Amino acid sequence: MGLWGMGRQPQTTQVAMSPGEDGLIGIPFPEHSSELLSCLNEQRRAGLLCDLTLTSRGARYSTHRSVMAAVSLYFRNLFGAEEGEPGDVGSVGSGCSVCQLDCVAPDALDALLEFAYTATLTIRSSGMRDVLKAAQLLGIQCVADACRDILGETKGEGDEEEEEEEQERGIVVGERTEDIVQSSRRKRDKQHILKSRLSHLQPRRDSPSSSPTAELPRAPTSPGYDEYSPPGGQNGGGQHAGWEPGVINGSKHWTPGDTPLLVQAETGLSEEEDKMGPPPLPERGGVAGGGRKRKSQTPQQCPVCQKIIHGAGKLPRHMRTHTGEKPFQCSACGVRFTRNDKLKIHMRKHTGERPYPCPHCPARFLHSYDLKNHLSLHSGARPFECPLCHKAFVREDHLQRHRKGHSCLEVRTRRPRRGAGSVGEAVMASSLLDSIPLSHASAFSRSPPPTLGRSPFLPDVDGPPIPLHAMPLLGPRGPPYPALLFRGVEVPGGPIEELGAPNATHGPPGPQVSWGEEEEEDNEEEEDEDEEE
DNA sequence: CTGGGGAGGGGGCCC
DNA sequence: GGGGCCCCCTCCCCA
Repeated sequence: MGLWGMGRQPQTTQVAMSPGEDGLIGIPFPEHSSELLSCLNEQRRAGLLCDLTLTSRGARYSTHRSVMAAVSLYFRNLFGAEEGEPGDVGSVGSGCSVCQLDCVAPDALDALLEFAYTATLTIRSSGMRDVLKAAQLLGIQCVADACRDILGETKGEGDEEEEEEEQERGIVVGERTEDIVQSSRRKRDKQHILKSRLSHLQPRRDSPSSSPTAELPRAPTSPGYDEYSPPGGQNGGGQHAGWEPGVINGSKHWTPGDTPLLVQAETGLSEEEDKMGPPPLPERGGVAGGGRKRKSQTPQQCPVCQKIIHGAGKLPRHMRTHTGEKPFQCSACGVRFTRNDKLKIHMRKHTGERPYPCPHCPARFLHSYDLKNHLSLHSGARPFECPLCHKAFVREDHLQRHRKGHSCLEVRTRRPRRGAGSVGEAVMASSLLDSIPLSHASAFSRSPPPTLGRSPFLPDVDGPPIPLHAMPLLGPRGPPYPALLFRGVEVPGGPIEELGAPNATHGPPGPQVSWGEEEEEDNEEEEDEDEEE
């Protein structure tokens, strides 16, 4: 949704126009998200629409709850719990709340606020540790990670996977940032990624009620702070704070000494890191073996869901799944799509084009996959068999639905045929894995399935008073939350210390697929032996 | 409960 | 490297 009064000139070259003459067109505004952040920062500095005041040892900072909730797990959980109980405290959306954060150094808090609104962390190396501590307390993991990188600190036990993640995620620090400067194109992408992350992390809510506050008290900043601020002031002239070349160039001469550092927020992979290590294993086991040949394209990691996206140019496409941006609109019915090829397929509905005819009957299909499924009907092949009740299905997803639907409990009376060379044998390998009963799955200690596919944030079902459901979804880290004194918004359900419960430290799924296949194979082998006996 | 269509999303290939 | 095109998988919905 672009704001006409806010966005710049739309990228008319990327306008997706459908064949229709008078149809609606979707005009993307790539700069919208960055300008939105810039505008928010201007509002913060002017004290406009600020509905949250942070205090630290006498210093006061006006800010926006939605922005803080977008960048900080602490505030997200805090406000999430708060809004989950309407009628709780009258502060909800009704005025300016005050959060006292005396355990966070004022300089660090100021730096984190700047980061929240500019995507750039400007700190002195001497204050690095304070910022690290503050970022940990407030659950701003990317900042904490970057600080750890700079400080050369290693994490605690069992964090190896996290460090690997960091390497893949490519937090750009120090000289490595110059790689970004060299490529304005990549920079735009990274900018888009970060803004997308913000727009993703921030639930779609109505704007907070207007609550003008007094002039924003300038935080006590370290000497040299302004010197390294973007020229012309933050966001001056509608520029994109934190990503302008001037900002980057201002940090060219970084040294480990007591000079301010500019730490770019989470970005994509740097080119150097692109070369680090082999690309991650495919999610499904069937591909690596004998399916399509995997081209060694540069994998990129989504800064939002941490998913590895294979293929050059695929990350922007993936990011639209988080931002909800649908630039491609059907001229006939107005339905919007995130991808041009999906719109193209959709248009077949209106044109009547069904490019996949069945050679055996008059049936024609919109998708090649539908034809493939349809051909199974003619052949009579039902390659997808329930391992428990042995009911066979034409389609794999129907088998999955069968397994999920009524939790097939029928006794296994017949062993599935092995090596029958049925249609989709290779697919069966993966479907067998998916068909492992829950009891087996638990016995195998399979990692929990990725839950970031469609809804990044799980609904608050039956959790503790302060929702921690989103924590494992936001990465394997669960920052400890101290007893931060918060006035104006009362956290229902008890003290905030409960936030510190590290209830989730899920690692990446790992080689679960091959594991499961081996288990299944082993079971089959055992059964073979039993049968022979 | 099942078959089928549509849509969303990821990956490979190619330009 | 970005983007188009295609294939594939998965999920949702409907009859």
